[in-house]
Amino acid sequence: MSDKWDEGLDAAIGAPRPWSPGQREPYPLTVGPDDPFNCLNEVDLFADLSAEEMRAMDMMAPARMFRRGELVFSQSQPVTALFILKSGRVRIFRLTEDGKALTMAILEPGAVFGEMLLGGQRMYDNYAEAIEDAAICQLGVEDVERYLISDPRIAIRISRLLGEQVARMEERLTDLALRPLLARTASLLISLDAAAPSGRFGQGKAIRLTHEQIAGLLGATREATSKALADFAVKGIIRQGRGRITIQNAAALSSAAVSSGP
Amino acid sequence: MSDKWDEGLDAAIGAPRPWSPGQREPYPLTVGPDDPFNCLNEVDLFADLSAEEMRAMDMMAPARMFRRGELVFSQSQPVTALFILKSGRVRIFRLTEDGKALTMAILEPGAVFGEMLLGGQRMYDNYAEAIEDAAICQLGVEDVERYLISDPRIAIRISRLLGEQVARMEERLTDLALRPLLARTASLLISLDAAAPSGRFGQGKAIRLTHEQIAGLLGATREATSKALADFAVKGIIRQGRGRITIQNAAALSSAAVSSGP
DNA sequence: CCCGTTATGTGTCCACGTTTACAGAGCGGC
DNA sequence: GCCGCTCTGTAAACGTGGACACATAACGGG
Repeated sequence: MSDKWDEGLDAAIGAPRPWSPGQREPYPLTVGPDDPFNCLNEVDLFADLSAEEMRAMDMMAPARMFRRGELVFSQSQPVTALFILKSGRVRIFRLTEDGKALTMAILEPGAVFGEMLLGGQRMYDNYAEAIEDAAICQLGVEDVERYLISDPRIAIRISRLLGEQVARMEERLTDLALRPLLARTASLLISLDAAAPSGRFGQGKAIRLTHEQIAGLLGATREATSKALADFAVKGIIRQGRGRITIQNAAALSSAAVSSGP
Repeated sequence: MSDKWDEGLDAAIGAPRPWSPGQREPYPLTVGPDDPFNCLNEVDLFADLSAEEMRAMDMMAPARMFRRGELVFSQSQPVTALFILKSGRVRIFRLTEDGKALTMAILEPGAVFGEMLLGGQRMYDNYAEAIEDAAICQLGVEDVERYLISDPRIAIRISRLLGEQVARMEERLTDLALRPLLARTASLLISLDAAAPSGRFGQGKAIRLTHEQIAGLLGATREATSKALADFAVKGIIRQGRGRITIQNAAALSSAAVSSGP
């Protein structure tokens, strides 16, 4: 089993992981005190299900804790399941042969990921890493086939989700191809801000990502990203703190997202 | 209705269209002599349907001819339908404000495109242009909702198609972000070759695209693409003719697709 | 409070690819 | 067979962003 994928993995989780911040020291793992039977409540994929049905599905989805930095899946642990992120955040990314990485998405609680392709397809070359301690429910692929795909209500929602994902990726692709880093950074900040969970007390909304993580999403280096962000910061458009960014002037950001500069 | 989108459109179809080869002189349009009731035969989306059902669907999908260079849809002619490409080829692309374009896909006969998002979503910012004279069937969005989404057999196929598309786009995204042009070109040629229709008499398989069209797919300039292709040509890996490329040494191409060069 | 670890700020070089500007080559129409 | 248009080849100057190399600053645990 020590095949080519393991090489990639070894490189990926080796000491000087170039694609990710290093791991912290391990500390005891505890499954949270939360009710194990509420994985699906916040997941809009299952919004059409009755309370009864949801309980039944929940039964099949055991939760597991992942430590910060831990891989949820990879090539050596192939994805034969669908995951539901209960708490914490997960980063989906891909690697090239030479160890460089691009982040596909950073998932917030309630997200569903893994074997999205439904019916035979694989999520090739994708890795998932917990960037915070995370609780994740896991649904076996057989259950998925039996209960999700066959259910038209859920099938429709899956189509919709995938369709939205395609649209988002098309957007990202053109941005990456044709827009300068500054504009891309501005756009990304806007959508990250929209996706960010609002602060507990009304006004505390912030993007909780490091420059390195943002760079991973942009397909750029950490240095270039830092420079772009510093640029916005000195203009008062954003405000930076270690690992958190708050937007001060959304209008200026939007205009920075389009202006390519003559 | 002469809003901002029309500006983009005007720029897009103006005389010096930077994103596309110019149009040829118009010539008389004739709907082909083909049977109007065979749009769906080759479309695997409908593979599960009985002959009876397929005939019924066909009734709802009138065919139309598009001339080379003609736009199948755009912002000023919003997509409220699903299209089925019967003959000819279509290029799906996006524009940025400043008129630069990226090609999302070049579709061969049998492809389905348009309102893929099913249920409210729009195919934002996407344009479709016939790059050859094309016959295209068109299904109204109401029919799509009524007959396609509600049919579980088709819904599943849609999910699968979308899933595959997501996987392809993820691949493309990482390639664009992290791989040099030469490697990307090699990869693209390989997949184009796989997708290309084999010649009528066994051995005539060729990629029938101009450098400009390939550049559009790569997210690169025509010049840089030409250079990369010339590079492969002098090494005997490919063979070029005006608007057609044939692969001579597939193995060498594959290795060029991975070698990033130390 | 101190110290290791992790995140951020610069700064320099240079390669890849864009931009711009032309020149030749194949094909099609007249 | 000639002419025009579309494709392709080439080459210079430029610039964004990548690679590398440190310096500094904020955490956070002991």
